[in-house]
Amino acid sequence: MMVVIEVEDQDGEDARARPREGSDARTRMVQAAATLIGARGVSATSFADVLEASGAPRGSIYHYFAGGKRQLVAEAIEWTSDQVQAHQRGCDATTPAGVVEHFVDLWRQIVTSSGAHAGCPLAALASDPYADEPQLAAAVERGFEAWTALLADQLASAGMSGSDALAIATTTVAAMEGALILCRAHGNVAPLDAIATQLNQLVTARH
Amino acid sequence: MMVVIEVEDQDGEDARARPREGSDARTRMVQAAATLIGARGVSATSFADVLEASGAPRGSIYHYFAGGKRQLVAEAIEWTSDQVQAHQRGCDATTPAGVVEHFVDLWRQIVTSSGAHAGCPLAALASDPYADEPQLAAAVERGFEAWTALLADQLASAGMSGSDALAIATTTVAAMEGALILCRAHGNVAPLDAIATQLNQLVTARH
DNA sequence: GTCTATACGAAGATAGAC
DNA sequence: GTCTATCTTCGTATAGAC
Repeated sequence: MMVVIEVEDQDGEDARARPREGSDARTRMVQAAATLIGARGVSATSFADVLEASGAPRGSIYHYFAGGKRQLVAEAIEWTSDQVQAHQRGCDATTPAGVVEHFVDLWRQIVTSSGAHAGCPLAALASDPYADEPQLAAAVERGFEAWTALLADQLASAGMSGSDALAIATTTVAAMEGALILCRAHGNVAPLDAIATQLNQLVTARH
Repeated sequence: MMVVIEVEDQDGEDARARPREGSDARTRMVQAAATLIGARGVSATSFADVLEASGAPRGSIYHYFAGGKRQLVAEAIEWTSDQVQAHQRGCDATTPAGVVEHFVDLWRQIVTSSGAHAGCPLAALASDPYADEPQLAAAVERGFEAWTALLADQLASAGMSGSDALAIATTTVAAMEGALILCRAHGNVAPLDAIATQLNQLVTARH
C-alpha cells in the first residue's frame, strides 16, 4: 500500500506548507494522535480514539488523511519531531549542562502534566509492527537523528569537543527515552529527575 | 476478567514450582511471547504469532493458559524479569564499572543476535493499554524495581556509596531501555555501545 | 491434549447519501 | 465536509468433538 505523506487538498496546495490554526480539526487530530500513540502505542490507537480525543467529526478521517492510518501516524511523528526541535532551538544555555537540562525539561513537563502517563510517539512507533512500513521507520530514524544532531551541535557550541558532544547527545536521548518508560511504570517523575542529575554530573565532569 | 497467574494443572501442582524442559510447549510459548512482546508490543502480538513462533499446537492456548492472553503476558514478563536477574546475579565483577558492563552485555547480546530488532517486554507492556490491568502493571513495576535494586546492591558491594548506587542503577536501566529503542530505530548496536561508554565514564568518575 | 467450529467484538477502509 | 452503512479482516474467547 502506498503511504501518502504529501497531501494535496482540493485547493491543490501542500497541506503542510500552509499554516493552520491550532484549533482546526485536522491539526487537533494530528496532535491527539501523537499523544495517544505516545501513551498507548500505534497499533493500540484507533481512529475512534483519535476522534474522541480531538473532538473531530467522523467524516474528517479520510477527508484529511486519504492515506489512512499510516498517513496520520506519519504526520504525528513528523509533528512531534518538529515540536521537540522547536523547543530545543529555543535553548539559550551557554553551558553543556544547560543544554541537556533544557532538553530534559521539556519531557519533565510532558510527564508531569500527563500524570506520568505520557510517552514518546517516536519510541512507540519504533516498537510497533507499523515500523515495518519503510517510510514510517525512516520518519522515526530521521526524528531521532535530528534530535541527536541538534543536541550535539548545541553541546559543541557550549564548548564541548565534537566527539564527546555526539556521544553525550546520544546518551541524553537514550536516557530520556528510558526514563519515560520508567516514569510510566512507577507512576511518577522520579526516574527522569534521577537521569537528569546523572547527565548533569556526566556533562560537568567533561567540561 | 480474572487474571490467573497461579496455574493448577490436572495434577494439582503449581506449574511454576515444577521444573520443566525448555523444549515443552508451555515454556516455548512463554519464551516466544516474551520475544514477540518485546519486539512488537503486547497488543500487536496475537496468539497466532505465539503459536507460529513456538511451534506449539493450537489447542495448547487455553489448556496451559486458562487466564487467556493476560496470563500469557504476565508469565512472559515474569520470565523475562527472572532471566535478567539470573544473568546479573552471575556477575563476578569487583568494580562498579564491571557491574554495569555485565548488565549492558546481556542486552548487547540480545540486540546483536536479533539483528537489532529485539526489545524489552517490560518496556513494551509499560507502553501498552494492557498495562491498564493493575496486575500486569504491578508485574512490570516489580521487574524494574528488582533490576534496579539488584544493580544498586552490586554497585554498593563494589565500593560505591548507597545513594550514588541507587541513582546510577536507575540511570543504567533507563539508558539501556532507551538505547534498545534507538538500536531498533537505527538498525544497529551503536547506541548501546555509546551509552555503555558514557555509563563507564560516569561510574568511574564516582569510584 | 489437541483439534475444529464458532461466537463476538473491534478495527481499517470504502461507498454513497446529504 | 460530514454522516451512515457496510465490507472485510483479525483477535480473543468458548464449546464441544476426538
